[in-house]
Amino acid sequence: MDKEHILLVEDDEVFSRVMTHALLHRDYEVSHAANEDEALLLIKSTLFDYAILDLNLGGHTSLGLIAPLKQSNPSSRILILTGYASITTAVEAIKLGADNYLAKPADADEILSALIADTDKSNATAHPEATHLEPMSVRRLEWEHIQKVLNEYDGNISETARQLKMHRRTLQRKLQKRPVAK
Amino acid sequence: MDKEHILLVEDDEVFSRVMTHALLHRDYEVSHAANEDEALLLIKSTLFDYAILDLNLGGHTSLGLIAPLKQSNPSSRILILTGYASITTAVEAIKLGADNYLAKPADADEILSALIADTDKSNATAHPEATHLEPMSVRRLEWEHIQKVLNEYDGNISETARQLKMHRRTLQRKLQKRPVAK
DNA sequence: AGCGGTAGAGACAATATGCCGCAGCCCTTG
DNA sequence: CAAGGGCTGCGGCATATTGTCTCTACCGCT
Repeated sequence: MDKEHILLVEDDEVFSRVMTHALLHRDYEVSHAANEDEALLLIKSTLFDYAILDLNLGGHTSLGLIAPLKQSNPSSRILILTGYASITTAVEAIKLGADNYLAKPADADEILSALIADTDKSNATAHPEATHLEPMSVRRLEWEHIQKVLNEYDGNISETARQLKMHRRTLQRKLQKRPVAK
Repeated sequence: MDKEHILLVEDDEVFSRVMTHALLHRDYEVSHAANEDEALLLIKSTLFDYAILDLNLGGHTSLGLIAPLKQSNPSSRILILTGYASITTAVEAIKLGADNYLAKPADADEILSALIADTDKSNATAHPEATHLEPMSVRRLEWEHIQKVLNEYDGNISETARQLKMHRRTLQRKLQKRPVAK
């Protein structure tokens, strides 16, 4: 049978490259778009089984892509991914038809399982346990997130600490420690 | 015309009393239930226009009430209210058919407007609102992640602690605290 | 009844964090 | 040039959070 086709809409260079490789490696076919217009073109020409949308693309959100995707293929599954997660946007995304919503940082396995998993617990029958992966530890998650934000602010520790709402001294101390193994 | 009828499902004595009064004062008819069974009885005998459900009722969640409510009156609007808000539970609630999701503390006006608010999708497209661009604090991220994993393991605290590689006692203590505002 | 898993909570030591202050460095600006 | 103003690294100390261990209790199963 054909490979399943995933649409990845993400404006972060590094992340989209890594993610694309991870998906290809898992034997999916991947199309990538860096903005809404590119995405719309792809949606017109191709039928996608899945879509991974970064919520904020430069100026606006990717929520406008949900309708076209569902229209093109009503059985496609859509995952909204964002580094700026909030309950409000999550609620909005789901109402608009997204199938799941995930906060970054998340690794490829998490993303994939959020995309594919049947999150509807009401019919929680015998689940094929094959997809049971272990979640990131809180330490690891914290480390990843700190690195990401730090990078976003060009290594400025003071600014990063403010954004993270933690004390600069605390961030400084955390950074002196080693990255967490797992 | 008749007063609109609201079902309030809430196990906190004080809060439900205050809320009931606030709603009555705004000229709604209010029925109150402190647990799932009471609520189901009321749903069988009455048609509700609105429902305000506290997510955590003692041991269980109130999500099981969504289906009966919608069945009884498909055009009713359902608001999920919780003191332990997280993206995971919000996504789940909306998928199950809730119309909105709100974190406590919230005053009567907030609750009411979340309940009756017109979630018109047309304004979602033009919606600039992308100004909410600050990364999550590490605390908030941690809370969200914990909720997600906990949900994945059906609320099993011991197992979640193991997966998260944190001490069960620590997780236990974290869960007793309130989620971080932002 | 006994076993194994889970949950809640007390107690106390080991760590981590918040919050001070200080000094050194680069900028920009008057 | 001197005076801010922001950033960094770090010492010290009070307070908060964890890790650990221990007990009790509540299932569900055999």
